[in-house]
Amino acid sequence: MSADKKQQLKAIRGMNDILPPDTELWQNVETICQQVLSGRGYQEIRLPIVEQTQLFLRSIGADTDIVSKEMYTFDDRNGDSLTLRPEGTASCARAGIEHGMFYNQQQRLWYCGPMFRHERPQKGRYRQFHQLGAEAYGWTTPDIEAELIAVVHDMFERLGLRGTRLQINSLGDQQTRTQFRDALQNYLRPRKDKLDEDSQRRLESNPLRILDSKNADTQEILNGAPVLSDFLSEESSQHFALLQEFLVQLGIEFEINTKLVRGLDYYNDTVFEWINDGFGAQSTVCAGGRYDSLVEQIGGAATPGFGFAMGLERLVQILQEQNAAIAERSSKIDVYLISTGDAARGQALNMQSKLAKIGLNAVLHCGQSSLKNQFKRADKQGARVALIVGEEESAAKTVGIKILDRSAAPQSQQTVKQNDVVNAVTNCLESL
RNA sequence: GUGACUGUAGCUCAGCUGGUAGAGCCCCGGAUUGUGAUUCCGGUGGUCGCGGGUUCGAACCCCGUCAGUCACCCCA
Repeated sequence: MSADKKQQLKAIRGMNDILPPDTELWQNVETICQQVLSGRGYQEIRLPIVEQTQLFLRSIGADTDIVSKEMYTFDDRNGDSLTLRPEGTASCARAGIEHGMFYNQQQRLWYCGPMFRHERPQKGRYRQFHQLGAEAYGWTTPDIEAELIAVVHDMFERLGLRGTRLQINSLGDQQTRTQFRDALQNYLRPRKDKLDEDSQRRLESNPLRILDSKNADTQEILNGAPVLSDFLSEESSQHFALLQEFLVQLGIEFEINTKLVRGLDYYNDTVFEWINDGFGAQSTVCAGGRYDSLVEQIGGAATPGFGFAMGLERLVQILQEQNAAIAERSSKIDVYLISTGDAARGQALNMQSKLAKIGLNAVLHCGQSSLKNQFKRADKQGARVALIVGEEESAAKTVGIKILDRSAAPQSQQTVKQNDVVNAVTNCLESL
């Protein structure tokens, strides 16, 4: 024993364990989302968590905060610069290029998994967090955009999520953004000293992001600023109008937020965001948009793309706060097996196998415990039926079946042969 | 990266102006020598986040550090 106290090993800051019973909710959420996606022809793609740093530098944009100060970047043993992925779209596009998936083809893909960003943790924002995203490659038309927005809409509906608003905007094409950027800078430069500190800094580096500043004074100044929609080309305007028409036909409500921009450089034309008010500062649950230049930017043939990413921690937390039906514990133990002595325990193990095989949730009491204690555990865990193999039953190859439901009659224990346990238990559960 | 608040048993928390720790829940045992809710009795469990300092004496005061929460920033 060393005199030094052993330091307690703890999880890395901002990287959380997800424990039962929460894992059950996570599974339910993921299952529902995946069903919605495959119902519309989207296929899963599984991507590595580590990529060459270069991929993110070229895709997300070197000037963005994500790249400049939030990435987990390190050299591996070969001296290559690697990065824990901060988002999924770049990897997805990379994989598509690498495997020729965009060559004369269109793709509907989805992915799900952990992402990493070195930010200060707070509600709805962690250093390891999970995103479920979908990407559609090879379509330039707004029909695919409406389809993907409908996918998210369906997910929220089936999850029982309440209070989400959809905001949409069009950033226009590259030329539009350049023109608008100039106009915005020309408007803001004379008013620079009235802007908040962060916005002053971004005036030259990333002026579009000033638009969604939370500073009240800055927003005041922006009221008189040029509006992006006035700069849209005829083509972009028509594209955006058609998307709106589709959404109306789908019965999906939306608001146009002309100040909605994205933090990643690769977006153009349509962008959208689902917001859940009342969840605090990190209210965006899902966001996405069109990125027609990304694939080319990272070395593929020009391929249009449209996609979204959903923050699962945020989604799960909101569902819990809203007491959504899906957040209620649903897993229920059907049978709890109680036994005394090794011979009886062996027989109980056998019966457990049989019951599990037909799809029942059968839990075996392991370890030395009094019968009383075993019953207590059965009750505490909400088991519907207890199976009892004591010494008498063990010798006679029988088993006691007792309904634990409190509304059941007190004298509800019966004894059957162990060989008939499956039928007896099935009948018993059906009668409840 | 910045700020505010917080950090006592597995969980939720109490602990008066400094006098070396307490409740409820949980868990275990008993009242009921083969039977679960309830009730009653008993028990396990903490170097008070960590490290320094002040003091005869620190959970309490001071400094540092780490972590959590929320907000800014950023973003899903």
